[in-house]
Amino acid sequence: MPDHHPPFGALLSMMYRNHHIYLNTALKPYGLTAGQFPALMFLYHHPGCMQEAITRRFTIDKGTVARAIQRLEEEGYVTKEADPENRRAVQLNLTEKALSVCEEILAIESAWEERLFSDYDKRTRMVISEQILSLTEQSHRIVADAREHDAETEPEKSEL
Amino acid sequence: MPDHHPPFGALLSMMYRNHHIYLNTALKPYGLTAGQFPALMFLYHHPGCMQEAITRRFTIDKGTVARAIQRLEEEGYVTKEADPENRRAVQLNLTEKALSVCEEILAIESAWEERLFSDYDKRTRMVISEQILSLTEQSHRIVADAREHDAETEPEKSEL
DNA sequence: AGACAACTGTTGCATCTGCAACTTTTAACT
DNA sequence: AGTTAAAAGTTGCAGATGCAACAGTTGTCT
Repeated sequence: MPDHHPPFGALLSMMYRNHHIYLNTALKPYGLTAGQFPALMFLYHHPGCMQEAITRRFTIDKGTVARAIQRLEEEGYVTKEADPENRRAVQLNLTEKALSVCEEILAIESAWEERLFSDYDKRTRMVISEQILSLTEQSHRIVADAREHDAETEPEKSEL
Repeated sequence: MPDHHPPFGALLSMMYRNHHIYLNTALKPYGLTAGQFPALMFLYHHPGCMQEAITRRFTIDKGTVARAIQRLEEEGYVTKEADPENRRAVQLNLTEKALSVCEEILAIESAWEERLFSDYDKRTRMVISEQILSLTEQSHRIVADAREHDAETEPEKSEL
């Protein structure tokens, strides 16, 4: 059996998909999906923020965020209110319905981490988390560089 | 600033998405996408295999694999041939076109890993990879358990 | 042989995601 | 002020993914 591990990127995508599946099944009773989860969690800790904050925090495309918020609003978990200071922006807030279940939903994510790291002691857990954080930041840089490089390579506004 | 790191699951999804973006931009010149990448790599190392092998290896849904292979076939990277031994199965093989670019494409993924881990020495790299592998396996178990639990909870074939 | 289960793929449907184009509003600069 | 650039969101489009239902093939068991 020659071919060892899958490469890092493959492991990453497997774990990501597993997490996704886990969240979807655990959130189904709430009428929520994995895509709405990060926004919900962020709003719990940052009430009144705008969508752009979520975009920035999770480096998710703003279009994706817009639609996640739409769904959350439709489901009655979030309210959108025009920001009087900045009429481009929207102030997002959780509804009572959301607040009443947020703790349970946080527990879902905690349970995931708890079980994922159950083989490791607290110290190792910290080390791994730090490394993953640092790798994630590095992955941001790689993408940013690639975009810059792209911009350099084809600066022509041609193709009309 | 109270809120520390994003949770592990969030980091995971960020890194996953960054990898995805990286692959998509790097593969665009070949007319390939990130979704086709794992299948292509697997076929390079396992010519003649069937789709189920890819499904098993990456724990990807078989429908997803079917469509990735379809696209690869349409683009002329893969041939499908009925397996005479097992008429349910298909033997997948790379075309000349695929073989002529596979090394370059492998290099794309290597470059990603190289840059991602550029801050770490070889030993640390190994340790991290091992840990990620082990966490990935654990994530499989969690999902498997959740599914079993689901099956227990609602065994009734009701709802007609 | 005949019935039933398991295996291999395919397809419809829904969601997640990114990209690009567009609108509206605000900021900046001459 | 007037033009231009940037910010915040929305939407169309395409691809990735999972799930469930389905079809055809093979295996098993009586």
